[in-house]
Amino acid sequence: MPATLRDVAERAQVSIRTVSNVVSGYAHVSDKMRKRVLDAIDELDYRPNPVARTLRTGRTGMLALVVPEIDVPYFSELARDVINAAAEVGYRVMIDQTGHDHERERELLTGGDRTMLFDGILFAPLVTPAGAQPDEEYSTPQQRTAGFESALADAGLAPVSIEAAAHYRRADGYQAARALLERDPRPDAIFCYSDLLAMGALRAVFDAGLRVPEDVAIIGIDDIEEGRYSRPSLSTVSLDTPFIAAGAVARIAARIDDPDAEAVQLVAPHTVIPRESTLGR
Amino acid sequence: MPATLRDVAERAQVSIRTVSNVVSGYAHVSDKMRKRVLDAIDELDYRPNPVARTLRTGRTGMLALVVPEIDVPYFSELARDVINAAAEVGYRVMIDQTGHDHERERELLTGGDRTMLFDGILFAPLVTPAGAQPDEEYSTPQQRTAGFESALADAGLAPVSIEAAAHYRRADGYQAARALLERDPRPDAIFCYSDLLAMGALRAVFDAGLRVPEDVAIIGIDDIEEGRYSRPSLSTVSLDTPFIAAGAVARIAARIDDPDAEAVQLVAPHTVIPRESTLGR
DNA sequence: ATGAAAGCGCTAACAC
DNA sequence: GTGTTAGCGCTTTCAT
Repeated sequence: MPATLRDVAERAQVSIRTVSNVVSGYAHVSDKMRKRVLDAIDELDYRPNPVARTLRTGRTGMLALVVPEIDVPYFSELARDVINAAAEVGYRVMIDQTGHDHERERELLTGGDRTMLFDGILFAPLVTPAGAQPDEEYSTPQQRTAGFESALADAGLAPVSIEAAAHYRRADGYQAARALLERDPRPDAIFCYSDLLAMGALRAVFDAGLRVPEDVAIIGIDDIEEGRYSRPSLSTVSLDTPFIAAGAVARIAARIDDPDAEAVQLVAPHTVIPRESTLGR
Repeated sequence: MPATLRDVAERAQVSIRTVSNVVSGYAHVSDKMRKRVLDAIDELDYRPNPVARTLRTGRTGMLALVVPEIDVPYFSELARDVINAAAEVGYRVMIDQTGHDHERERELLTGGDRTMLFDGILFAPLVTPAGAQPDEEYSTPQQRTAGFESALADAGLAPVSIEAAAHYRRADGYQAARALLERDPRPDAIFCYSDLLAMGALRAVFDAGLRVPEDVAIIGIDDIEEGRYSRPSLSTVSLDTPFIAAGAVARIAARIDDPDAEAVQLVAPHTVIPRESTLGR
């Protein structure tokens, strides 16, 4: 049986209120009282019950981070940064995996099962604008396609048709790249919407008996650690995930404190990082 | 303002008790009553407050999963499986990163800050027997060393001295492999205690101008997805993480329900998977 | 089968 | 500066 506030109060011969004040670092408490309380806390090994506190205050101190799959490197690296950023400002993070289930995402957003557990929900969708982002144009693949096409145009290159990957894992990149390599003419380069797809594409090119970058150059997006060690190392567009994580956490913390805080759109720093997979191109 | 049990009771013209019974799927409730309650719940969009429920029952329905770093593939793959296995039996999972901080691990184990939040804690230490496992012999590296040495002996090969990696990431494998390659005589093969170390070692061998497996063969442990796509693909010892996850969750669920349930030691299925990185050896 | 009421541990409004 | 107390939303014992 863990000690309660009441136990501490009795032991220290003070009121429950005073103990609460000390514990919460609140208000004005005389040094004498504070010491008495602190000693009692120590002796009883008292620890505040976060559940009771939550029931009272309405704050759980928890954020949910919604990702498709935690074992996709981009998301696990992001999760690492989010957990750290949240810890900095006193929040803990629970990870929700939606898999490929759009319905699950919408449900989480519209209240779902135990929303009350969280003070806020952080969404990191990849393929799913339908839930969080009613406006399709803001979806990740849409934006990347737009950027790709405008860059092609700027370079005076003909637009090419895109090969859609089924999902976003290595196997999907592998399949899509295979299809691409069978085209006539065969592409000189493959731009993948994520590094993980690129890792699959790399392997597909080798399995087809071709070389990267000599026969086919490859570039991805995300700058996951895996791409720095692959052979060839993967050229990519680096996204500043610590920035994204810290920014998202700061914003949601602000909106929790003030529900009327205005929405903000942030653009994360990003740079092209040329590596071996596009060398000489 | 979300609706409470009381709101539903009023609306349905029944007692709070009856509503609770219906919500918890409990006891005997007449069909007439049940329908009335269900309708009211629907109209008010009532959802049970998990925090209040927890305060009453002492159960949070949450498990903590403690890992060194979530963005290490073995741990993110394990986390995926643990989250799924836990969901199956009605638990949610919170991920705690300890980094390289042994103190943090011990603290979590001995009560730490908000232990009461969790019904149970799942520990997945890699380098840290000190916290969870007072008996050094059970630590992962110790066991792997023992297995390695006994296998060498069985094969009639001379024992070799080991190169300790600083931690467990690619960069650490890279460094350790570099040191190994400078030895005289140079090793014919490198056995890495994890696939991630092996990924770094692979790259180190290439950067030294050597070939895998022709000059140096490499094998890891874990069977992370990355190793199935690397070039060469990585030979490894596959661990059944879904088995581990399901087993751990089942055990902890059992001990939550019955604190006197005996401790159990499980050995997860594991198989050597030969791939390109040891081909012909 | 249903109702009334106590109380989980805490915070904060209200007294003094 | 400190004490008293109501009540957060729920489960559950005790009546009926």
